[in-house]
Amino acid sequence: MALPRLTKLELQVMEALWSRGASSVREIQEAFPEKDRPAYTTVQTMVYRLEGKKAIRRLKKIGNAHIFEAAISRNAAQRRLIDDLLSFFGGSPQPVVAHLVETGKLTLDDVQEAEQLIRKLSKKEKPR
Amino acid sequence: MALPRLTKLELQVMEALWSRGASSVREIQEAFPEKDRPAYTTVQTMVYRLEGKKAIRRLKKIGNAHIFEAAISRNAAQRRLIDDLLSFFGGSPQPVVAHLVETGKLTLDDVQEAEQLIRKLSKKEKPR
DNA sequence: ACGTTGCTCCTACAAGTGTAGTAGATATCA
DNA sequence: TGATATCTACTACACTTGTAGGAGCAACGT
Repeated sequence: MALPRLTKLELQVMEALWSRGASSVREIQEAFPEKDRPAYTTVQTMVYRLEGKKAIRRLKKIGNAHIFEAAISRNAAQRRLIDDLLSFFGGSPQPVVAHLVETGKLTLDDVQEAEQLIRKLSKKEKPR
Repeated sequence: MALPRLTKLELQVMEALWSRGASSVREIQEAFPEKDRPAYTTVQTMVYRLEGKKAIRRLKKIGNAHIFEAAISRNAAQRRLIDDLLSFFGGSPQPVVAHLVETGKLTLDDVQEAEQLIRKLSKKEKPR
């Protein structure tokens, strides 16, 4: 299982690790918005499960507390998420983009920026 | 619950109804690729659950078989799917598009087509 | 009218997910 | 060093999702 499928809550835990770096369970818990913050042991369970999925690992121990760090990158996890979505559209991204455009979420500026990105990337890869 | 969250299998059942129109459980089941086709009762369970979620409804009865039809549109369901994904990116679509571009899934043509779509839509909406 | 086939409805169950309590080990502070 | 605060490890449990079996009724062909 190279890239495990992560659930919503698991992703929130990962997000805490990605943004604040290696942390204890307590720190991860406190990274949740005060409003609607799961119990300490709930976060702990997520951490254990993520460990089982090899998405995070124990880095060291400070006092009696374990410090965890992400073992998979935010980029990889996000790519997985997107690929899962695309599978619903037969793997084709156009319908997704079309939806974003139709619902006004993607503006002309956004698209033009994407275009620039494509041009830049193709320039970097072709010249060999 | 205006737009229920649909699972992978449920979406496949919906897809059958969207593409073939009102159908019986048997017809839905047979719409699955022969390879890896769930048991009749498995499909039936999904149909019942979708009914519970108000995503489909009984249209009529032919013989002793019920005929079901979709009660929510493919568009609405897909939009829901995309919105759920976006929520992981703070509601912003740019990271998603960037990912699609970076992994080569979105080509220059795709982007330019999206641009055309935006221009066409803005022409339709602005003139008032 | 009867058997065979097909459909409905109900029930079951394992894996995954969200949520959290408890017991016991460990630090820390006075 | 004893009390208090913290952590860990384990356990529990309800709900969701995928998967399907069984009992019984209905329809169709002969």
